[in-house]
Amino acid sequence: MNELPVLVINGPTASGKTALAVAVARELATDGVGAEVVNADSMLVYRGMDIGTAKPTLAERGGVPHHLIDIAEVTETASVAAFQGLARAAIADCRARGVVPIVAGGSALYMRAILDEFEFPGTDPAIRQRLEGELADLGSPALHARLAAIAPDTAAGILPGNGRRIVRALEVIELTGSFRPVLPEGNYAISGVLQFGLELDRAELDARIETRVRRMWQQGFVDEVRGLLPRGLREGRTASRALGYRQILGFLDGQCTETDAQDRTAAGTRRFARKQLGWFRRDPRIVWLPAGPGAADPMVSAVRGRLDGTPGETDA
RNA sequence: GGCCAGGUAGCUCAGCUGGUAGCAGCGUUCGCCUGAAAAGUGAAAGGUCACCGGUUCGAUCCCGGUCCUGGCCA
Repeated sequence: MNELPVLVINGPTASGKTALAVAVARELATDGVGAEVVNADSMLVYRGMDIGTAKPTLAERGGVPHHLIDIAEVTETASVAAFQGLARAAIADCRARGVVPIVAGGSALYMRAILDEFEFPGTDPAIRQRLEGELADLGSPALHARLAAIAPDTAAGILPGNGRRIVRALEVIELTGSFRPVLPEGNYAISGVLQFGLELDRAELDARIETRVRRMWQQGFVDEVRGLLPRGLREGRTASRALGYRQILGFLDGQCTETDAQDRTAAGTRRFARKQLGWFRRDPRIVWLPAGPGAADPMVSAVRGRLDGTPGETDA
């Protein structure tokens, strides 16, 4: 059976995922194969966060439909679990319509949650809030000690300084009685996945990040952030922490100069790119291609191979 | 030209009038990660202490000289 494949593009920020996704979609269109992009980036979901997230403009999307962009207000807290459901639904919807979904984005955990067997226990805002209050009052070592008392094995896997994970563990235990957070081995939860990764030289990646950040400033990044203040950016739990936005908020609060904010944004983005690479590098299912327009060809032929029923060159 | 303050990790610096330096910040590298993930966290690697000579059992720290940097006075 020629099941529609799911094309996945991984890669660090500024590696050209977005442009590549559109290029591949348009190339497939010449075969009469429809393709649409499913975003897997945690920050592109926010309406109004355009410049700083390098969100593709309508022109850049080149007529290719994009899913899961601009679906939330900056005051809403992003969540992997919620995104997982939305993305899987979008993928299923594409395939149901005979369209190849191209999942592109740099949020590695989101990507894993979408593609792999990955189930999230529930959450309870009240419990969460209470535990976070205790974290603030007592400090993470105290909560870690409490966790160790009720669930030694779970506590052993979490460092005492990591308040976030400790709170979540306590929350889930309170909710369900136990919690064993272990990243999945890597079993696809959906069929037909073809994963690609864009690789490029570190120095070049850093240079791209540098120019990209500078361009964001030229395009009015600071004004974008100012404009989001009345919409509640500061109160947005996740949105206010986005790279660049957080630094600019600090500048607007007088904590640093605008130049500092820009430098810190670039530095933070570099660090982020390295974290992303760490995630991708550990996934052996990713087929690596040199970043650039040339990366489109192998991806397109892999899809053609699947559609023809002939073995694609990526089935390794 | 004179005076003063400096030259210690890739960068910014710390270093009790001598026993071959700091759990320092930033950066770099590597790792962890299940409802905030552009988040949160841990670890490691980096130094001929400007150069030459002297004093001393021993000098980053004391003395002399050289070079360089910043400031002040001419």
